[in-house]
Amino acid sequence: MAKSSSVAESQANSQAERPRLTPADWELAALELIAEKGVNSLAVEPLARRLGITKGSFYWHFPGRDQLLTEALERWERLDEQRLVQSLHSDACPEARLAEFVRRTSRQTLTHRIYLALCSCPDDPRVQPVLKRVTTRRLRFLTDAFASLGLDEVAAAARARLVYASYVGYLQLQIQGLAPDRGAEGFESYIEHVIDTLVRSRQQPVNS
Amino acid sequence: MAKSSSVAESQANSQAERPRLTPADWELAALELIAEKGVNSLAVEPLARRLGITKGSFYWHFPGRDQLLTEALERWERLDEQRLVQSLHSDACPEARLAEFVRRTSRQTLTHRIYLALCSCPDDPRVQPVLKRVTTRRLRFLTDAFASLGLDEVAAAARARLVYASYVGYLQLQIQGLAPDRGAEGFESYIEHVIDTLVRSRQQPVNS
DNA sequence: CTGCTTCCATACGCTTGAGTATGGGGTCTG
DNA sequence: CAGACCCCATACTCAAGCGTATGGAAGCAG
Repeated sequence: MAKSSSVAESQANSQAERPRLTPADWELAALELIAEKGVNSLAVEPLARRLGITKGSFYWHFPGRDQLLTEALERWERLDEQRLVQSLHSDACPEARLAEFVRRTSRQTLTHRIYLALCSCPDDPRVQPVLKRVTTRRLRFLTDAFASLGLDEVAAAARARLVYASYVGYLQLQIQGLAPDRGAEGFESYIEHVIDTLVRSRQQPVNS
Repeated sequence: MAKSSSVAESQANSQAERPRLTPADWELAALELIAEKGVNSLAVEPLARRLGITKGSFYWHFPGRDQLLTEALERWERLDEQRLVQSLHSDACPEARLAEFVRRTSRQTLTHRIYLALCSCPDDPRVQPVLKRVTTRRLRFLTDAFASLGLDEVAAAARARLVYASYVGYLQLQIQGLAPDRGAEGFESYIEHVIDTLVRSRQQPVNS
């Protein structure tokens, strides 16, 4: 019974063995719950049940639900920014970076579902600034990439907005089951169609 | 005090003069509330307060909250289908129909906000079938239009999905305040950019 | 005027979740 | 080993919303 395993650090337990949780555990579990049920469904007691614990633990780590939401969103924003920076340094060619951005749509499922959940309540005072910062950062990344391809500033901004809007809308269609998932039949051809239409055809005749 | 105005029909009162409500009044008010606060915020008591009445009235007209949501969504679906049929017969030229579809993005604000609210909870068993029917209907409309422009079936379906995804994503960006509203500076140029990119450039070279 | 139907008000019980208070079992330190 | 500290359980209060039960006012029929 007496597990005398000397556990010096208390940060390595995920959520299965020891019911000793850190604030990071609560934040990550909160993000998972947000991805599944939405921001409005982030409640303390259901989250505690999910972790196999009671809310007495929660109110020791956090002053309240608002603080949990705030710090979980900050954590998610940092992760998203790191991924974006990695994308910036991944491929030298801007066209390859854009194509990779499009292809990434169906990967990083958790991040995408969290982003959609945040889009669902843009009026929340804790969600709105994070959402705006993340979206602005991603739009700037796309705008810079298109500008590197030779488009002027206005056209690059418009094309970036168009690509990003198609990305967000594709996530919605995917959740509704009306767009093919990654690995499904027809997914690759659609991705190629998007890249052909939005990335490769960078100089279309505007004048009729 | 005694308003002896002989009101024979009880269907014409909106929600201001007489506190005598019909099921249609409840459904329309529910749709407005959904557009503002989302589906999850559709509660009986707040809606009754909004109408200046108590929930004793509601439970006379409806058996419960679920029935109100179901009938309100059916009503919205009928409205959306009527608008789509009107679009089908508006312009003879498919290209003009597509351009008009894109331009319509910033009009019909209530319908758009309701659609976004439904997208926010696609797991709800009462929302999911309505959402899927409406999206499928709109996608078929777009696919047929692109097929009329000469694209083969696969390309038309992919282009329709791309246009529709960009439409949904644009709504999201608009709510976040990161896309210009109708009438704002930069809106028209963006719309023209979208039409040029997605509608007019209908034959791009697929083979590299 | 009487009685019936329609529509709404009021009052109640039930459930869920927020936040607080307090105790108790481990774990580390002296 | 004794005390302090960290982490969690339990037991409350409070508020909001669902659904129900019942009464009451207004309108219409006879």
